Amino acid sequence: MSSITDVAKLAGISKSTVSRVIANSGPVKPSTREKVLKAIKMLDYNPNLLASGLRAKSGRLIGLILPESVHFDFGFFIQTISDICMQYNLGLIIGTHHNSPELESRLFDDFYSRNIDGLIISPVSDASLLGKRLKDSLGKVILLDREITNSSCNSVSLDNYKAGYMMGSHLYSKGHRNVACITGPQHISLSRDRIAGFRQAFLDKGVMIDENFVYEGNFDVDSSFEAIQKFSQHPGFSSITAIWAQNDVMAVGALKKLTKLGKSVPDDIALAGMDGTDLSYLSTPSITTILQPFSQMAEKTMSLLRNPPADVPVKIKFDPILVENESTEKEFIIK
Amino acid sequence: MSSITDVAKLAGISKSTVSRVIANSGPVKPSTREKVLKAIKMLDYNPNLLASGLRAKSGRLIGLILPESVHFDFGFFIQTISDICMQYNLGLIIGTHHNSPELESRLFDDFYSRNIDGLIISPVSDASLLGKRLKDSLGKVILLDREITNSSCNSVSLDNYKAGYMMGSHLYSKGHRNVACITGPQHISLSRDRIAGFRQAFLDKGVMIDENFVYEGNFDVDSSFEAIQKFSQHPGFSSITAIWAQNDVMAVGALKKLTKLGKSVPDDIALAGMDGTDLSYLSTPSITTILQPFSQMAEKTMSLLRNPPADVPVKIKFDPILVENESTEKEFIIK
DNA sequence: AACAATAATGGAATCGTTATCAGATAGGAG
DNA sequence: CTCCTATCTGATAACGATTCCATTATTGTT
Repeated sequence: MSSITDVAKLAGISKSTVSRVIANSGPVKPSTREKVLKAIKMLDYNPNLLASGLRAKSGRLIGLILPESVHFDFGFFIQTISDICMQYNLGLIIGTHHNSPELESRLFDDFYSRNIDGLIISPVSDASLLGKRLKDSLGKVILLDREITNSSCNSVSLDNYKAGYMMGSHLYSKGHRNVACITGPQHISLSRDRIAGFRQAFLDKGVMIDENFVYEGNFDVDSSFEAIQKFSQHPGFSSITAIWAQNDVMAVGALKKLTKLGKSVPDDIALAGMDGTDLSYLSTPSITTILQPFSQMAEKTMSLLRNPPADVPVKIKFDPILVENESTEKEFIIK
Repeated sequence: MSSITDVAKLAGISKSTVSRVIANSGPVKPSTREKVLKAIKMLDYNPNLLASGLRAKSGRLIGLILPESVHFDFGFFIQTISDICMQYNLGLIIGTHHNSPELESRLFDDFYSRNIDGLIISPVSDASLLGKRLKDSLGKVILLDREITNSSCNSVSLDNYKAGYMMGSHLYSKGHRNVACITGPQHISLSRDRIAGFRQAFLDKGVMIDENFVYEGNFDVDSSFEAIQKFSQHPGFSSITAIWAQNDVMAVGALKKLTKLGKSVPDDIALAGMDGTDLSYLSTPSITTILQPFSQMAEKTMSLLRNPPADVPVKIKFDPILVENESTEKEFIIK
């Protein structure tokens, strides 16, 4: 590892001038610039980002805090954000909090002590301990995907209420009056918003959803197995004609379990998911889902970080897109 | 952002002593320790990692360079590595090179200029430009998942030849003599190793694989569609009784396409995938696959970084695990 | 009570970079 | 030939933490 001093010595010139050449700040005689560039090449010199970051109070670094990274949607966020960071010569430091407020706080502190230039965070839930710390660094923080109720942070997320409403309307229009739902964890506001919208869509048509058929899942396969298991043991199950799982993974899990129980999708029962992942169209039957524009959300997030809005907070909600597939294609007869 | 100087001033004491309290290096009178801790709490002080990293020539940072991050396997690596990093109070900086040697090099340089303590990389391919740079930092680098032919780096990967051989043997034992394969990109050695093992398994039984039925995919769904399309147009297709796709995503894609062509799995044709992802058991029929112990691989990688082996290079190969599912359960009659 | 040994603390240099300021060189005008 | 302005360059002081080294305070020993 050679330093700027090494370069200066080799070029027979001062550090200041070398720095000027690198940053293109201030005038440098062409001939000395040449010498410097040659020395840089010879020594395979790269400026130390810790030193410059310390001086400039900017680590040329974006922090990304997610619940986990194995989930498809988060992988997509990582991908898009990482690509944009690369484009702007920014590093990307990542941490996952597994819904633990303590881990979330540790990550936050660690990131800040690295002089990050921006923080993108999909927070734990309303139980997050970051409240006031987030407030102190408003321009630098964007909440992505998940919201914190009543927070004054900038945020980029899907209109989850609308997503629920769209799905409710869709199922209603297909003739379904007795529906079930496998939700995400209720401590996360997006899960609450989704089911609220779903309920409202039916309510607007005068239909009440039976709360016995609302199951709180955790976005993982196993919880969808449990949900179907529980539903199937309820006497009212035979009248249920549609199930909405709040992500595609749980929808596919539900499909598997329903098939095992001898229920055929979409003939006996309709099924829908959410996210618009490959899973939805790769499964047989293909599953009706709600597409989330993950890439656009990530792009918007980065653009907000790079051009901080004057009047915080900015709350951006993306529109969900309903994708109809085979799993809800059958029209149910309305008695 | 308060600095150690602020803490020192507030505590009415020198920076040196504050530093000693924080790092627990050297003796400090209990009463002064108290004062310091109180000041730290009052100021909400966090040591600046750029400053300490600059001094210590250690950024408390691990670099992770992957081809992409949306793929399931890479998501798993990120997750496990990130968790271990957290455990040891190390940051994790991530970049994806999209199989571009130039991006890969840029990431490498950027990471190094942040004084990373270790680098985990799944390199571009043999076309990687990192050759000598990797050699210069042997103890610090682990190749994960992908190898560079003839490199002298430590590496942790699956025994991909064995995986291919296992799958070949399995299909042979089920009576298959005319098989097809959808491979990964051939510039990546693991794809070559897999198909080589697969070929050899059949060869050892005196069966030659028809090269018309080896298709170079790219691990994405679309390429599996194309593969099946191409296979189906070949006159010999009707005699093919089994297809191995070198990952689960392509296997599920192949399943979808085969179903469309009126071929039933596993009755008309057997199908297998690789990776052991949720996809394999969630699809209908469930798909025979080869399990990769992603978490263990990631754990081993981190443990190698933390306890660098004396005699480099260390090449660790994990054993693949065959998981038999419905998609290959039918025994084909041997004429 | 005097001294040695140890505990506790502060000062200063260092890591590599950049920005400010002052000094040097060159070129042109008078 | 002098003076003045550009153009160019170098020394220095930060950024925040750590680690020697030196100094002072506190014990214990005889």
